[in-house]
Amino acid sequence: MSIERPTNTNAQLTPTSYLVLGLLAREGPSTPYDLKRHVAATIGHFWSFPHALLYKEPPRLVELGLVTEEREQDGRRRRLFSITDAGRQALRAWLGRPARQPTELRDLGLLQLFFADLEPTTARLAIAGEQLTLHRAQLAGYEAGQRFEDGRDGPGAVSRSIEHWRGVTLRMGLLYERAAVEFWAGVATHVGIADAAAARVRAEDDGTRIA
Amino acid sequence: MSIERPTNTNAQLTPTSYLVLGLLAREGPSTPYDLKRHVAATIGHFWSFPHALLYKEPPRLVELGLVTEEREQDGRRRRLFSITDAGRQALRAWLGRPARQPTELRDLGLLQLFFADLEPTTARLAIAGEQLTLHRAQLAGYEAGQRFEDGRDGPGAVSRSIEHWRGVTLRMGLLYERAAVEFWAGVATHVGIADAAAARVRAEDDGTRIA
DNA sequence: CCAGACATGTAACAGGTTACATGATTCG
DNA sequence: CGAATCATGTAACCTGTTACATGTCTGG
Repeated sequence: MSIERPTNTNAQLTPTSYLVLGLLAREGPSTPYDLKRHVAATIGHFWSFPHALLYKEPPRLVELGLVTEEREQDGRRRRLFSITDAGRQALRAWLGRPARQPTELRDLGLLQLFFADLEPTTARLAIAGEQLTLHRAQLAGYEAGQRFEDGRDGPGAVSRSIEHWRGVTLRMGLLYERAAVEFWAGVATHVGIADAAAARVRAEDDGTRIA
Repeated sequence: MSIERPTNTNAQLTPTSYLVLGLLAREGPSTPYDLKRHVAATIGHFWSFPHALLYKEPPRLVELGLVTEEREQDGRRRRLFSITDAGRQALRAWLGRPARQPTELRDLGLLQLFFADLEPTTARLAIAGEQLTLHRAQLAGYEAGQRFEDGRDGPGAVSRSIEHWRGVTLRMGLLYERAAVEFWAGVATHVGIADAAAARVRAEDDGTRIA
């Protein structure tokens, strides 16, 4: 309608935006630090959102009118953000459009493995070993969380919705880490086998050729 | 030693850098399009590298002295990039330092699920259904690839190293997609069950309360 | 020979990352 | 009471994304 385009209305909402909107919608007015804590307890386990982001995103949303800011008056002067009706609307609209993008699985270990066949066996074993250790530790963490969840009764100090998050996090985390452990264990043994086979060949050939 | 710092020597190498270095190391001199093709066939399945990146990264590496550029003389004037010794060295150094960062698993569907409990059951079912469809399709793709790999003899048109990539891609892809399908199937049935239970409660209570 | 797909590239913008900095609490 | 950790924030830089643009081949 109007000739002058409203300054920021055309900006796209990123996953980060929806994360913040969603948290504000369910946890109520929050400081960036609150957001950080909630993220760390749940989705932060497999999708990292550095804290600086969670301090920067809310002001962006304020400009779009999806969030309001309020500053404490006393010493701390912390910023407290709340979702607006427009924000709720944007969130619901997004939830009504199931995402189609495939999962991004960004794994440096995998990238290293891709190129590791240029390297000596020891390097490949080191990579696989490191990844195995990492993923086993993660898996153990999720399993501990699982046991903790199982062995307890009523809701604790956290809100019901956060419990839901935790449940989702645990299940997905468990399944993924199991897959990862299986994968890397396979890699390790394959490399090991190849190594043993190569050693055998070297021994048999007695230096005739380099396998 | 010298007082003036060499312009770019301090720049960090990103995963993208190592991807390019690795590809140039094993596939030899390549055009950005070659890189794009290789990526699409392998790691691109779960870590997207938009083609613009693969056109932009090599020149960056040229400035660092890790890569050299050569332009075709005839009509096309394509840019052909090759890795230098310094580049190879950087790559090997990186491969010698197994990565410790945990996997980033960025999944919009998961993010939506996290907030979907604010929404009516239908919305949650829609999300779970969409994700199930998506992941089943991916899984089918990997399984087809697997069958293809199994049922054939010698090396085809692609290089041996690319076959190695394909193998890694297939195995990790299969394992991850299986986990994802299991996860989303679970979500769908849980939501379905909750839905059925809620319906039952509503029927029994006969409108006394809204469950 | 036209249309569509494949191939090749560039530029602007903005979101995300890294680094810096410092005020409050808690614990020993 | 000092040290370590928690909490809070800002700013610059730069990568990655998005959008635009056009050239070249292939098949019908």
